[in-house]
Amino acid sequence: MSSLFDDIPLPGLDAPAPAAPAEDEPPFEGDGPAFVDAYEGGAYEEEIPDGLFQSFDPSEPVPASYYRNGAAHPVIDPDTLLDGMNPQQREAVVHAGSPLLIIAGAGSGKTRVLTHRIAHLLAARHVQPGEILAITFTNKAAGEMRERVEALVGPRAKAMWVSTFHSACVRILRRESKRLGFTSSFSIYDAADSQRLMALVCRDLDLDPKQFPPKSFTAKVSNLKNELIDEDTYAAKAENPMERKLAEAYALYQRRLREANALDFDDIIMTTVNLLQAFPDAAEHYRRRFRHILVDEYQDTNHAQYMLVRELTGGASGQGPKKTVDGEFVNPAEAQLAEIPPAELCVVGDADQSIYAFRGATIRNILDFEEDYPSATTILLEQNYRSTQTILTAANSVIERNSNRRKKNLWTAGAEGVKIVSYVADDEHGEAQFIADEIDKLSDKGDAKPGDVAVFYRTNAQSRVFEEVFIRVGLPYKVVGGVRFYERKEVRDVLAYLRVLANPEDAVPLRRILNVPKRGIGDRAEAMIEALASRERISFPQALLRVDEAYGMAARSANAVKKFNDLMAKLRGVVESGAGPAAILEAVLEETGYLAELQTSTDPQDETRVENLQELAAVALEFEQEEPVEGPDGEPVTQPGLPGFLERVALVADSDQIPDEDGEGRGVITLMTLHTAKGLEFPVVFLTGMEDGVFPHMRAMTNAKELEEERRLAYVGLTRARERLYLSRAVLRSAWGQPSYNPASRFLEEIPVTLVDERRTAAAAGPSGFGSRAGGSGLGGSRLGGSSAGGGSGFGSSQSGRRSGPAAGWGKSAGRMNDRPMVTLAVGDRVTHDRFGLGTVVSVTGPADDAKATIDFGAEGTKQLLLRYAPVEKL
DNA sequence: CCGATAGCGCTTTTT
DNA sequence: GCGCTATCGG
Repeated sequence: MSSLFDDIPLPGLDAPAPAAPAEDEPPFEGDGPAFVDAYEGGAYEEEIPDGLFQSFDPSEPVPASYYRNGAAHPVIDPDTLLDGMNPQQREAVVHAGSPLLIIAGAGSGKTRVLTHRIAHLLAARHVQPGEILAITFTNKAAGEMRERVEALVGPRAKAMWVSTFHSACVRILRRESKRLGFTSSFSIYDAADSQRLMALVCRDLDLDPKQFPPKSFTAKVSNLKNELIDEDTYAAKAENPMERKLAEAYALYQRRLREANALDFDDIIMTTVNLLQAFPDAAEHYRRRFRHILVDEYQDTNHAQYMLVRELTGGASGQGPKKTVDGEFVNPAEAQLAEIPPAELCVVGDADQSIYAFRGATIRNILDFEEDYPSATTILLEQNYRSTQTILTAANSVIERNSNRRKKNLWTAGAEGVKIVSYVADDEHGEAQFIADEIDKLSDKGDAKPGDVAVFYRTNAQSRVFEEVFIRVGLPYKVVGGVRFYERKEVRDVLAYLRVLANPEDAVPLRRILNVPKRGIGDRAEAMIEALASRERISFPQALLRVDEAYGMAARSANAVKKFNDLMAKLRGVVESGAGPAAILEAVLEETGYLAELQTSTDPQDETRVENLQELAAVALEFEQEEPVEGPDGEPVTQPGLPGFLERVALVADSDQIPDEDGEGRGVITLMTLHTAKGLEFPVVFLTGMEDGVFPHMRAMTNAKELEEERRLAYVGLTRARERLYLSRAVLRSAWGQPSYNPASRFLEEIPVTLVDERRTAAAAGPSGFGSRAGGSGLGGSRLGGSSAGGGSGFGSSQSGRRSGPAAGWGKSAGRMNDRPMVTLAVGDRVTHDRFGLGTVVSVTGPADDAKATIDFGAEGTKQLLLRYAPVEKL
């Protein structure tokens, strides 16, 4: 495929398309799995739709000889599953009898190991597919895994649960909903819904939004749920006023959810754990069923997910149910549980790639696995099948700076590869321009096509410049992430209608659509309904139906509400007539006038809105026409109809996909954040904005833990590159409308200079040699100040750099010639101020001789200081 | 009630 | 520099 590799033979590089599933793996060597005639899975003989086998991932070719007489059930020789694997991978595939931790470095063939392990369980250990539960974090990962397992073992794979944490739990909860006090058609609130509900709750509690911001309450409640702390437990230990208010809000929030027959994302996990703990017979059911549990990306699990895995597995060995001192079971029903041996657990992860601590993921889960499961075996996968040794060495030396880390050394049997290219631009436009030029060059030389290239950045806001420049020079690109399809206003509006139809008691979407499109039901009318609801102790949706009793409501408003009620009744009629999701959606678009409003609008944006709604309608139709898939026990994997559609939509909140390699096409450049990049790989990677304050992000720099997470993010970014890696930064960058000078990212210094080809250094960039950092032995452009050879971008009337000693901070920044020497500060520097005392520099902005610094003086507060005058001294 | 405008604040975000 | 929210005037 990529001509990039013509002179650098690496194993595994003829693997899939650039944006293909992350862990690329060595191709099958030998003839692929052969078949033996010992297939025993007769229980799963089902008819196979025509063409089923044509849709498999081409990266794992399934030779025609795979099937006996073209029959649908491949039977695998266990040994051939191990072909082409290294010793550690083999061990991971065949290991049996105790909990297994696979530490899989980036690009070490993790997915291959997982899928082959599953196939091996079936082929060699007589495990039934229905006994397998494989959990991932994303639908995409689940889909890929299922597909690849199916390619290995055939349709038997359908009986396995291969799903995300959330869909697995929803499936359990639907089945058990009755004993938990809600109906099986419960709604699922996404982050935006939760936020909305919390805002309502805070308003009801008369909380001052300045003092008790609903946003932070939402986040805190989410954290509590991730820690499995329910509202009562929290209320019992709330101490200060803030905590007590939070406890109140949490309780009311939960009450409202329950009234709305809804669960939020975090509830889905927490409630499942509660279920398994509270109902031993439910736990027994799942423990008997799932004898093999595999968890991907274990480093990203939070406490609730950790406990879920533990409950499903049956705990670590020796961790039985509670007993009294006499050895009697506290709960007799639990006696049954004790008889079930724990399931075999296999978790895969890489602590160095844990980048979601901010969402509650705790690296502890993977670090302490061996203590949690004392009989555990650990296997380390260090051989990399993705990148050149140069790239791996760079990644290794960066991640090594993290403390408390299990040592790991990625290596490849492949080539050294070309050097990493570094580039220092004057500003962010220059950076984007360089990247565009470089892609052009690679393209002309035939070294890479746009589809091979990815541009990574720390924050979404950084994508704009690249878009501007790429549009100007005519490079095809696609931005991944940002505002997602299901987060778009029009999509959410229309889905809100569907949700109300599916669950009339769900107040959050109901209030959303009450006046959308505009129909004369304003805040005042809404408040009246709310008052009625609390007066009569009924829910908001019920109050709405009794508008006539709303005291003091203007006749006009009341009429509007009645018309709305009629509208909803009519739509409900459509639902009751047995129409499918697509037809219901169409009725909503028509009857509400939503579509008409968009179509008659002159706003050009509304055109794309209409397209998005058409897209949504297409999704609904597709869902409707899907064949129902049934699990082995006859329960449907997805429920049909409107509730099923809504569940799908709630749990698959990402339809923006990474661009596919479209046949012979040259593909498009992929732009995305570093977080989104996790799990992907590209022949050519540009890591941009390599500046302290940008990456690592300003907010993460003062905290050692967060800084380590940023470093892991850097590690993730570096290891996405197969062949060519570029690191770029801008001396001057405008953020939030304000220009600011940023020093080189500390991560740059952590890469050995010998690996780097410095295409343009700080000395050549910007006004007079900005950017070398203290101790800059790395590639941070450690040349001396020097004249602005590259022609600085012409501000600051560029004096030559008067560097203040070896630790130059953000380079020169002496004020005008005659001014007293101005202190040069870098983010993170410690300073003293004549009046405020000790402080830490949070940020530095503004043009060279007019620079402002934000300094955190602790108890004295955070001050903005004009450095020209400020009586500060660097320590 | 609705549209316009001022003001604030602002990483990352698998579900 | 932008997008969401709160507030005001019509």
